[in-house]
Amino acid sequence: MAKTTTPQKAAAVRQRGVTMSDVAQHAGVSRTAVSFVLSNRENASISEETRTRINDAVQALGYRPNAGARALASQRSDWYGIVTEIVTAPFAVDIIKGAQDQAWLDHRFLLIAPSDQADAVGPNQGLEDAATEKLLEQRVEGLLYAATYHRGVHVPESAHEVPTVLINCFDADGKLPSIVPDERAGGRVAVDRLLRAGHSRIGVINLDPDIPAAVGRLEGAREALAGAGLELDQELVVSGHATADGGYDAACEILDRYPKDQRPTALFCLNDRMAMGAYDAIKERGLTIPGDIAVIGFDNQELIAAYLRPKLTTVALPFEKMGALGVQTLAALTAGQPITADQQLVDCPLLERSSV
Amino acid sequence: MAKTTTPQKAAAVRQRGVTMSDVAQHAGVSRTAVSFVLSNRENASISEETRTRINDAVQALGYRPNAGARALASQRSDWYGIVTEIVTAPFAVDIIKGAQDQAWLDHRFLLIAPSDQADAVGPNQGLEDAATEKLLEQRVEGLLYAATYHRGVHVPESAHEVPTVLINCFDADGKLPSIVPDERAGGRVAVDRLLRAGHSRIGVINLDPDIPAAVGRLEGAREALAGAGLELDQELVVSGHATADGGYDAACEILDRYPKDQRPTALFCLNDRMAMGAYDAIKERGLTIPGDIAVIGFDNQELIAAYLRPKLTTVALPFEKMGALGVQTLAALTAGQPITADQQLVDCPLLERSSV
DNA sequence: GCCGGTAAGTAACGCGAGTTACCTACAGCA
DNA sequence: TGCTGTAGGTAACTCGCGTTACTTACCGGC
Repeated sequence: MAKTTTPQKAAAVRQRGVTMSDVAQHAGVSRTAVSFVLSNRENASISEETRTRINDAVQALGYRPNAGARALASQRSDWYGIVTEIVTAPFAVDIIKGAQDQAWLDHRFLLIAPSDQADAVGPNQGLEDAATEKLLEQRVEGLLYAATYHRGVHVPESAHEVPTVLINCFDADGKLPSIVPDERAGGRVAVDRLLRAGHSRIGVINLDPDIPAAVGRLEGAREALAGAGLELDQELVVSGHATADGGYDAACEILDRYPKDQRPTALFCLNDRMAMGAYDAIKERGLTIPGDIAVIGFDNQELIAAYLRPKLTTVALPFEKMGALGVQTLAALTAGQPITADQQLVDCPLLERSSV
Repeated sequence: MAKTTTPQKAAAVRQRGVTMSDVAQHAGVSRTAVSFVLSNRENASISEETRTRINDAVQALGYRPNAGARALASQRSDWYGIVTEIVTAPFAVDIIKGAQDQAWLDHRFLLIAPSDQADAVGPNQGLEDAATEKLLEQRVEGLLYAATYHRGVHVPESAHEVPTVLINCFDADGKLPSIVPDERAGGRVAVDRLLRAGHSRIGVINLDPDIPAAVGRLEGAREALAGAGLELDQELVVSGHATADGGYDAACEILDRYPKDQRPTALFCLNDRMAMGAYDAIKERGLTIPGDIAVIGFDNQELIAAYLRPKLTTVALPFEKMGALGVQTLAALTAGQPITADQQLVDCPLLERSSV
């Protein structure tokens, strides 16, 4: 650390731009030799002595490779691009984290480009196109598209020029590979947990019934109940707006509808925000969680789930893992693996806290 | 849109890499002419006719400039780099959004590099150094450092090679310009709001008293009280862990300590998570918000503030604005403005909701 | 004493653009 | 007729680096 601040380096730094030629000159060798040493070429014959001389020169001058020039010469570019609305609506930020960490491990750089529109379907794809175009100008080797919530999307035409993977969304045209949460298994896990706790009369606070998350999770719930010889009582499924208020309203409806002995003893809330509202409805009625009513959520929105009192047991959306998997898939594709449109499902793990 | 999918383009797309030379050939001119037209050179004399011929060729071939080559030749790079722990701990994600939007407006690309350590002070700066180094390899024209919470940091040596601006943190060595929230004004605004609502006995749920946020906000509270001829009663200031549980404990302490008629009628919670806990404490005691006790928070963590019931009135940290301002400041610096170490304070606006 | 082989290294070309210096044709003018 | 100026362009160099083809020196074997 201290050594790197030698006078030579400081001087070099000041002049902005030490090149390989400078290093070569300093070491008294050709630029080619420097290139060979720095790229660790295997079948290059460079004596151990000149090798160290070159490395010393690199240190002394504070040489830093020029990524752009390297990309230009080698026709390859260490870069992946990700276009996403997540930065705008940071619900699924962990996708970016997972992708970036994985990219970092692979010595690749993730260029993050914003796509401002929540609804990518429709003609108004200006920004998304622009972002994709920008990334292609940087000559990214592959593209990722990430959405804040699980849905079908249309990607710009030009995305087909390089390997492309969709994360937390899928290609509405059915041509590109995608990584999505296994909503169905998640729903099963949630209801299984409630069943294991001895509940058999379970209320469900549903999302907009048409979105993939709702369809999958509910289907999973049905399967879990069937596994226990039970059936999903449609009367106990109440849809609401995907907010705390929506959850509150739905919970009130379920809780007030039945006499005490027929009231469900557990609520499966299809997202944590609705669970947050359900908490209020339950507490308002003088009921305790999980004593009188158990609650299980979905999504694992840390800020909510970990801070509610009691802390919310929930099923986590595997954002980080999906991000990492996206990059891995992309790496396989850029390495030459044929592009297929298959969808990888990622498990949604149960997070036990205190509400069941 | 439809027109861009002409057969020519499709063919060109397939072969991956239309260059200026291709365009020149297609238009029957020299590559230089193409370059002149594309860069809109003012004192280049190109007839209107060839100009359109060239533009047509660009369209027909689907030419896309190579950003790397351009950067190499022009010795300038449209890129800024931001190194941040925000991706890891997405509290202040809006900083990235603000910075990215602003960069986009300026036709610049923001390279986001992760810095994994929450505590940048200390010797263990491996990742941060690596991130900075990576960004400099990309030949970014300027660097931004963004922290999740307001504090002093040490940036790597090499950051001094290009213009650098700190966002939501400041240079512990006092050499770099920074953009931070005006905590003091924020504290003043919060307490002013309570005073305006008629409260004079105000409890304060404090953070770790040593961090800049706590110091500033508390100082602001003091000033607001002084403005009303009141003094801050140190007894009413209780510090706690910066979580919902911490807020709960602190609120309990304040609420239970006094007989009903001496109890504070309002709580100023120095962050929203603690306010969330305070809500529970208040409700548990059968008190209403804001009827019996008004609550005001700080930070405006949407997920909490907007979903608590009643919705939390709070003072917002201007993350997005700080991000944008950071990029603007950087633009000024790279344009040649001299680098000074001054700190720009950004206002923290009051967000009225329903808890006061 | 000559040949072949390897170790150690270098010259030179190309990647895709920006940029400078130059060149040509023609018009206008004395 | 000859000179100059300008509009309209082009050849050639450069950026920093990867890569291929080639050179040189030396060693061992027959």
